[in-house]
Amino acid sequence: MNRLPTTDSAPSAAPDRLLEAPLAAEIEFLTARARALGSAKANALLQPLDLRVRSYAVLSLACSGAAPSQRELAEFLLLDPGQIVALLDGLEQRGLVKRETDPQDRRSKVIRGTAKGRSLLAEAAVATAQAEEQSLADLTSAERDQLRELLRRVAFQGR
Amino acid sequence: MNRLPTTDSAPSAAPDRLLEAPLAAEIEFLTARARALGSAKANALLQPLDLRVRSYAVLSLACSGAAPSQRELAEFLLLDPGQIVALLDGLEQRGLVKRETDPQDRRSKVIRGTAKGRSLLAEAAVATAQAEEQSLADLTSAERDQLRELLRRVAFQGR
DNA sequence: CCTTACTATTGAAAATGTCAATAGTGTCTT
DNA sequence: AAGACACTATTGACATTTTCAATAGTAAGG
Repeated sequence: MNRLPTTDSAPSAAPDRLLEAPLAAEIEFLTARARALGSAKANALLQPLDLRVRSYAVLSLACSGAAPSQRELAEFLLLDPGQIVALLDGLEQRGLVKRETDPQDRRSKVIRGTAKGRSLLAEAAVATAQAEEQSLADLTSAERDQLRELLRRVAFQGR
Repeated sequence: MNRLPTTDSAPSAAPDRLLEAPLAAEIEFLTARARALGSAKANALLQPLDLRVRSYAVLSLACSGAAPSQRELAEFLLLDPGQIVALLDGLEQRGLVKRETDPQDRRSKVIRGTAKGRSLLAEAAVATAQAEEQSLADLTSAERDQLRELLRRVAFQGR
């Protein structure tokens, strides 16, 4: 397993060389990479439940008691309203959420999780917690809180 | 602008209600949202240069002096090798990078930025710095360093 | 009533992500 | 040296995600 270069000084340790590149110091890039790793892991753990991070997020909000409208879901998740329609079509067909026309504003529909939806969400929450645990394995509890707070201020700038 | 409810207690302040939902405390979700906002902003500022965050990242690594192979690019950016091919096809056609067969391993190709590529990268770096500045406007310099370091440890777990 | 704005919905197009197969090259074993 | 096996870039197919424009129904204001 000897990897020491015999002749010159250049380290051949392959991939870590790029960690010195300026890109590796850009928060935008690090965020994208962290997210790619995280959602890949979460998707893998959610697969047995036939959910993805997307549908999990919608289900979670639907079951939160906040009873959001579709427009609110779109805004909060930064998704196109049309994507919300598609996601809800899937969840509603499986009996996990229901759409109710808002009596206050008949244009709007209020989304609520069903009992079945809440039941599945409980399982899904375990899966995502596991995924988060794996993704953040190197961070202490205090560091996770720090990270959460910093990200919250970036993700919800102005609120 | 009076929004006070006349009859009951429920606050109608529309979108912030969802901030109380459990999902809003999940680091995975916050990361995804921060990244969506950030790359949207970056893409907008890169558009005049005919770049996107994707091609910018490749160009940046190509011009870093690290002379990465395509496999290394794929691994570092968490992209499929095929996506790297497509990105490089575009950049190479514009004369921004060049592929050189690695004499040490003729399977592999080493990617380097051209003078033109470095010149465009200089402009692009300004754009992305602006985007980052806007995205992180609420954070102090010390907080940005904290965030960068925490994200680095999540994004490069084990290194 | 009429204009204007908003909500959910649909459909199309672009970008991104995932996967399998292949030709050329390196490496290791025998 | 030959053959088996692994790795690199490339291609093509396909699913998912993203972005955008158009529409029907509803609300709100003059």
